[in-house]
Amino acid sequence: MDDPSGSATTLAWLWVIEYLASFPHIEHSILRELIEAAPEIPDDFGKNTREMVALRCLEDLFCRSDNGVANDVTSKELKVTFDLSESCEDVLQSILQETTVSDLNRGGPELLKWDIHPFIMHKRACMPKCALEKVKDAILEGFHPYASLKEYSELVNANDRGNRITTDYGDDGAPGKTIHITGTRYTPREREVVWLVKSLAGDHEDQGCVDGDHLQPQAKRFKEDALHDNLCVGQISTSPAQHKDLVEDSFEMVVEDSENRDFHSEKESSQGGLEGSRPVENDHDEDAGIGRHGRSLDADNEFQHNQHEIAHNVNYSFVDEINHAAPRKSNAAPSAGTSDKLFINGSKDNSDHSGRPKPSNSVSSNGFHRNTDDDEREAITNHLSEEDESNESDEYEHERVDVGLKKSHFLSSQYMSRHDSLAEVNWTDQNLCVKCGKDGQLLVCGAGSCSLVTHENCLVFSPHFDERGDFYCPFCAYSLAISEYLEAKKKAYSARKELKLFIETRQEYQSNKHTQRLHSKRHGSSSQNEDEDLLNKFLDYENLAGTKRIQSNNRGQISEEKEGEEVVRENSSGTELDINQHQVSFDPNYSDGNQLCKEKENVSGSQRTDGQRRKAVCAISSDGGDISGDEDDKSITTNYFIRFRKRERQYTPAMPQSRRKKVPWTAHEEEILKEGVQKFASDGKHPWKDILEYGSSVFANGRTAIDLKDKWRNLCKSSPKSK
DNA sequence: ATAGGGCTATCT
DNA sequence: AGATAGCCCTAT
Repeated sequence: MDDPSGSATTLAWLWVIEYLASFPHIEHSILRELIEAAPEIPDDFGKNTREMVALRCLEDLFCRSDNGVANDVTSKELKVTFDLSESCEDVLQSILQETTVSDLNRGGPELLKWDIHPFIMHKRACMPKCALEKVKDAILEGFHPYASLKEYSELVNANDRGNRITTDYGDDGAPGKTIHITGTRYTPREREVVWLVKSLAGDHEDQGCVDGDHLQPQAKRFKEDALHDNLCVGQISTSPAQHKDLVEDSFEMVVEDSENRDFHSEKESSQGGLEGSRPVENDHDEDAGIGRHGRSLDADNEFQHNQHEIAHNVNYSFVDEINHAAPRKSNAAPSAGTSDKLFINGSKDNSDHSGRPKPSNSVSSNGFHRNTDDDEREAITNHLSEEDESNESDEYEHERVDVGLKKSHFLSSQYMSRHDSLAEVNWTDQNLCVKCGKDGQLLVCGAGSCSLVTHENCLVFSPHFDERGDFYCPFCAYSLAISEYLEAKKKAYSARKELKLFIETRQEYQSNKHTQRLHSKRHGSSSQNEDEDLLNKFLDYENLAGTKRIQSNNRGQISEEKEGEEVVRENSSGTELDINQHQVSFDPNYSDGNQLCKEKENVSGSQRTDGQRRKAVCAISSDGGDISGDEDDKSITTNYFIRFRKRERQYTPAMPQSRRKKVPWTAHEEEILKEGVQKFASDGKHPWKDILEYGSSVFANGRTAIDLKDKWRNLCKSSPKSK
């Protein structure tokens, strides 16, 4: 698909802003953020939107329940009234010119002189239906080309809820009627709106506008915007011709049939969208009439343009839907027929699946909630070194949006490419494959709100089914995969932070202890350093694990513990790293306890054998007492340990090595060693490698030729005669 | 690969 | 603190 025109993009913003402004309970801050986030909007755009926003400004200024102004109609004779035929923009402008900002913000007495309330009531009652609502109506009506969007906009079951809310707070403005943006009193449809807005507005927290006073700074801000030629009320015009917003009207043409049916009282409105008039005087390029009945084939170009535009501007519904494309396992009661591949017949009398339950909120991981969670976590762990997780997540968030866009583009292009008559084609309703447009045995996407229908054969790859056997269309499957990926990533990230916190906390706890120890011990390894090193090693391990874990093993050694196998890996620089080393090192039964408290702790026998930790060595020691003494071959320990060698500690002191765990020699090993020496040694030379091979069945795993040599040396020390 | 010195954890 | 076993390092 080609790029959406700039006007289409702008139009999307205008629609959203207008739509949200029509809800009294949508907080002003949301609108403001939205307006700020919106692209530059030409002055001749968005007349209806500006009108709606201006009305909201007026309502916020004068209908607030907490300033008492709204209900104060007692001194009407002293007040300035307004001509009901004036636009909200004009009125707002007039008020702003005569009232100080501070007074407005305070809801002060200056406001009392305006008898704006009847005007607001009138405007609210006469405000034309928003463009978005018209889209919705058109879709719901089903006679419009855009009716094919019905499935994807989740409007099927929402037609009695999405209608614009007329103001009902003029008389009491009871706070209880306010639905807070972060509250729980949303209908699913409203949640969509909230999500939409939050997405568009970047989910910023609005400073200073979250509680009871929020309207005042907002009103101030907005008013200032208005005074500075902002898109909202910047362009005041009273000419009837200018009342027709060119772009918006282009849509009005599109949905005029819908309006004619739905708009009863609105038609009497003398300003705003002029729904009742035929939009023939537009001079924009979107202005061709596309009425359901009146559309001619030669208007097809215009139709397609609008179709395209609609597709773009309803994309966010798709995106939302895509974001909800998740298994219904979480909340949906298994309904009959959903437990397996859902095939539908091509017969047109069986198209009721369009109204099948579409569980909403089946996914908790939309951007809105995730961001909140992340923020909280950030607040808790902001002292940790930051990991740039958000970037990648954002990338996939965007990717998810892209999925929605791609899907909508795909659908609209499919529609257009096959649209050869006036008949409204809705593949879902008519059980036609979205790919080939034919009927037959079709797969219906089982994602929450998606009803994409296609042949199995029309899928390039084999269809994707979830564990319940529900089919997932490629769009939803991809979106679902992204969701799962983000969830897993979030989980890993969280766990990592917790681990880091855990380690750092422990470090603090023991730092004092080890400060003492540092002074009493000779120079050299510091346990605190060891802890840091362990942490570093762990983090390095994560890096290794995240990229490439397989490394060359220069020594070809493989150690094996009785409990399981542990493989020694050595990287190209000669550094041996045992992946499992890290895990063990962070086991409190291992290094933690022993290493940090060993000075006065009694190490039990089992600890000695099983729990002997491998110490990270800084190895600057110069105090090397020589070794001499007797042999002690009585050890029967058969536990073997892993290697952790690092030969470049001189260069990277932050990552010192660990020593292997001591593996006492068994009597049997010694015997074999002696045998091997007798067998292979000649003229003072000891082919330890051969001896190792000779006794490989007996020698402990991990034993090296050097170990044999060392052991033999010890044996010779203890009984020189045997040499 | 081997030899030998050195280091360190652990035991006494 | 000394002794010791096992591991490490380096020179050859």
